[in-house]
Amino acid sequence: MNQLNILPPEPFNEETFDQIQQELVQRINLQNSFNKEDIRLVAGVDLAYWEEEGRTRAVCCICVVDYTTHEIVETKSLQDEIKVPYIAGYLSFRELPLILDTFNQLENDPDLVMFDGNGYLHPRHMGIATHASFYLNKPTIGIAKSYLRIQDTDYEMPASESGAFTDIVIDGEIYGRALRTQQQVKPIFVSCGNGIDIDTSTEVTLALINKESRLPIPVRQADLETKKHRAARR
DNA sequence: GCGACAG
DNA sequence: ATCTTGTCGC
Repeated sequence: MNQLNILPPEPFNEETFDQIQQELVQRINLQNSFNKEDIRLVAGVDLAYWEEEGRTRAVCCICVVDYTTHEIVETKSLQDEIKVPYIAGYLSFRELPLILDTFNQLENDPDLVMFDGNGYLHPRHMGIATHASFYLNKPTIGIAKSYLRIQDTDYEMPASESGAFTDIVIDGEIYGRALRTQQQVKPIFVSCGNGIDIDTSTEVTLALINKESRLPIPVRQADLETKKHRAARR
């Protein structure tokens, strides 16, 4: 039902996708729409896929974590068939319908949402974290495990200590950061989703890191949950 | 034809 | 994202 609001009429192609995003990109807010002291619950979102009877299915898991104690407050999962193909640069159209339906199942109201993928660090500043924010009406952060090269711009490797980062600057603008969350472990790519600035995005991400992973706890937890559900699917 | 390509 | 063997490390 949410898909009717997020997806353009078929057939799906880059032109119709672009038309929707060009409207939203003008509304991006790269400043905090909240007070840092008020952050209590942070949600992490991830999906896992598989093939079933020639169809692509996926499960979306959202984990809500207490920002200060890191306790897992809630986990919700929902699965469905995925009909939108993956097109690099248009990930949000493929994953948002299921994400929005899953989000509506939450009993808690997170203050912030973290995504597995980019936000502002995107050729059109419309990575999934940014795009999703307009439907969730929540500040969002993009967390990508690999680098999406934009305009032939490579990133500078940050120093090997945890907390070290390098800005990814294109045309004098900070698109995102390569952030080292664990010493001697490859960096992750953090960017603003919407309603948050890059320094706060970095700060929140680092505050949710533990020894178990280079990914912040909400996203890591959602990733684990998603694979658990796929293994037990049916 | 070849390389790129978040998830 | 998923597939997939071995291998190194706690």
